Amino acid sequence: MRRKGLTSVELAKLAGVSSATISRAFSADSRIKPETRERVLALAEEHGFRPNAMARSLNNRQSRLVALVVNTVANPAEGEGLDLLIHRLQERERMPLILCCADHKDRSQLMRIASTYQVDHVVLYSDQVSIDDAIRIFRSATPVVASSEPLNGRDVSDVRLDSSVASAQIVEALVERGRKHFVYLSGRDSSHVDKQRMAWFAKALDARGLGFDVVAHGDYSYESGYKEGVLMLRRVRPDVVICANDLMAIGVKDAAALLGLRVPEDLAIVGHDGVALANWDSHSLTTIMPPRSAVSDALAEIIELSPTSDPVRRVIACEIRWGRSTGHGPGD
Amino acid sequence: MRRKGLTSVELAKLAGVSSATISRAFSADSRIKPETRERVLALAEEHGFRPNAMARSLNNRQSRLVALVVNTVANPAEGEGLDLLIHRLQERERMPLILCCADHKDRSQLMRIASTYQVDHVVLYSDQVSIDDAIRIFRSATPVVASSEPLNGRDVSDVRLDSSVASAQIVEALVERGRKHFVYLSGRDSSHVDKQRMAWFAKALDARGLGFDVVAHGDYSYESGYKEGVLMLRRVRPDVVICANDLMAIGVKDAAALLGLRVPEDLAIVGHDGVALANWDSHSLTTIMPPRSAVSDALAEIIELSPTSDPVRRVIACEIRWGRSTGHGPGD
DNA sequence: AAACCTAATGTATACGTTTGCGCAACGTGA
DNA sequence: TCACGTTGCGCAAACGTATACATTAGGTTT
Repeated sequence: MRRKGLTSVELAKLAGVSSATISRAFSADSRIKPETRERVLALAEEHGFRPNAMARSLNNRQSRLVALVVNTVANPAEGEGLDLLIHRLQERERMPLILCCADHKDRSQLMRIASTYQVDHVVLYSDQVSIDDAIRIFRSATPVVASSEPLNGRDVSDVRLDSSVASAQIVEALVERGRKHFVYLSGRDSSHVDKQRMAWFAKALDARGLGFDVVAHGDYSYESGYKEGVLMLRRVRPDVVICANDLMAIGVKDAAALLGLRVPEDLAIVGHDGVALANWDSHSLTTIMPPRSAVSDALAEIIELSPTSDPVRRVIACEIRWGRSTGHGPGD
Repeated sequence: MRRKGLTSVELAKLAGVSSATISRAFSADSRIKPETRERVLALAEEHGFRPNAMARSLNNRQSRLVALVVNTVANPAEGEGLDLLIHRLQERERMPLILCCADHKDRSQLMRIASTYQVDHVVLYSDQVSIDDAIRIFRSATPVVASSEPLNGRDVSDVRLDSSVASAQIVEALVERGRKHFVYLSGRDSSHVDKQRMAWFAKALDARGLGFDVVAHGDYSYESGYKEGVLMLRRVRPDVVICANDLMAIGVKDAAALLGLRVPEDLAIVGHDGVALANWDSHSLTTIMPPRSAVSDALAEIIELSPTSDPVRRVIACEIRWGRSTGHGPGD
C-alpha cells in the first residue's frame, strides 16, 4: 500500500502550529492571521499536503458530492446536458458521482451504494427511476428533479422544460404551408417527458381544429425510429411526423428516404432535444431544443442554495432550431 | 440539517451486540456466526441502516471510488465507451467520479480536488492530460492509462488499441478496387491517438508503394470535418479520405455532397471510433472500431487486480465496420 | 492602571467505522 | 482430566479532520 502524503497533524508539527490552524488555513472563512495562512499554505504546497475529504466530510457532514442519476452517458441528448452540468459543479468545487441506470438490473441497489457516500445532493436526470424511491434511499441528500416527472405536491426542487410555445409555433408554421396530416412517434411508454411533448403538440393542433394520431411507439433509439418509420409510412401517408426525440426523427428520415419519400416535400419531420448532430448538414432537422446552458445553470444554482433555502421550481421554455426537414423557418 | 439514519453503534445497541459485530455483519469475509449476521442484517434493513462510506474509507483506506478523467461526456466516442466502463464498475460496487477536462481552465486543480476523496484508481481516458501530472497528483491511487499516450517506460497499467491490421485491410480492399490517391484529415495536434492512427495507415500504404498526404487538420468535431473538407476538396481530388474520427468523416461526407461529389463513387471515406451513429443509414460510414466491450472489460479487470498485482499491459485490436462510404466490404 | 474587548491560536473531543487483541465458551484428542 | 485449537464476540484504539471552548496577547476605553 503506497503511502499517501502527510496528515494535518504532521504538517502542523512542521509548521510549528496546531492542526486546528492547518484546518483554518484551508477553510476560507476562518479567523486566522493572513500571514499564518500563507505560511501554512506554502508549506502545504511544498510538502504536497492536501486535506482528506473523507475525514473532513465525516466531521462536518458535508461531502460536496453530487449524485447524478442518469440513464446513460452514451446518448448525446443526456450527454450534452450532463457535460454542462458537470462543468458547473466542478467550477464550484463539487464532485459528480455518476449513476448510470439504463441497463442496470437493480437501480435501488445502485442508489443505496451511492448514498453511503453521504452525497449532499441528488440530481434526478433519469426518468427511469421513481422520485419517491430516490428520495427515500438518499434520505439526507437534497433532491433536485430534472426528469419532468410530475411532482404531485412533493416538496422538492425541480427544473423542467416547457415546449408548449415552441410546439404551437411549429404547428402554426406548418399548417400555414398547407400541412394537414400530423402524426406522432412516441418514445418509451413509461416516459413522462414523452407524454408532455405529445400533449403540447396535441393541444396546438387541437387549437387549429386538427387531429393527431399516435401512429407508433419507439424507444428513443435511431433504430426504433427507422423500423417504426418504415412500418408506419407503408401504412399511412402523413404530411408531418413529430418525433419524441431527435434520434428517432433521424431514423424516420432515413426510413422515408428508403421508401422514396422526399423530405420535406412529401414529409416534414420534427424532433425533440436539439442534439448537436441533428443540426449536421446531412440531417438538418427542425427540433425543439432546451436551452441547455440555462438548464444547467439553474440546476447548479439550486444545488448551491439548497438545503438552506426552500425548494425551488423553475420552468424553462424550449426554443426551436429550424432545419430543412420542415422546409423552412417561420419567416420564409 | 435533516437527520440521517442511525449509526452502527446505535444499531448495535438495538441488536444487543457491539458495533464491531455490526461491522462484521457487513463485511463478507468476517468471522461471525451466520445467524448473528442474518439477525443484524434484518435489523439493519428494518431500520434503514447503511454504513457510512466516509468513515469506512477513513479507517481502512479504501474508498472504492474510481476517478474517470475524460474530455467530455457529450461526445459519443467517449460516451459510448464510458457508459460500458461505468456499468462494469457499478457491477463491482465501485463508484465512478467523473472529471470532465475538455473546457476546464485548470485540470490540475480539478484532479487535486478529486484526489482529496482518496480515490483508489484513476482511469486516464482523456488524451488532454499528462500522465505524469495525473500520477503525481493522484499519488496513492493506482493509475490505468487508456488514452494511447506513449508510456515511455512508466510503471503503469495500460490498455491501448491497435488498428494496424484493420488499417491494412482497408487499404488493401480499396487499392484492389483501383483507389490510388489517399489523403488524411487529422485531429488535434496534441493527440497521440491521432498520430498512431495516421502512422498505421501510412505504413499500410507504404507497404503498397503508395503515398499519403495529410491535407488538413481538424479538431475532431463534425464542424471541423465539414469546413476542412470543403477547403480540401476544392484544392485536391483524392480517391479516399481517411479521417481521424467518425465525426469529422461525416463532416467530410457532407462537404462532398455540397460540392457535388458522390460517395463512394468519386470519394471513399473512412472514419475511426465506430460510434453508433456512423452506422446510421444516412451515413453508413466505414470505420475502424474498438471492441468497446472488451476494452471496458479489460479496464475493469485491471482495476480489480491492482494495486495488488504488477502493472498490466493490454493491446486490443480494432475491428472494421464496413459501410457504403467505401462502396463495399472486402468480399464483394 | 484597571477593566474589557478582539484577534489569533491551542486543546480536546467528536465524526462512524474497522480491526488487532483478548477473553470466554466449547469441543477434541490423549 | 488437562492442554489446546477454534469460534464468536467485545474492547478500545485508530483513521484525519473540524470545531466548541479555553487561552493568551495586545489594544482600547475609562
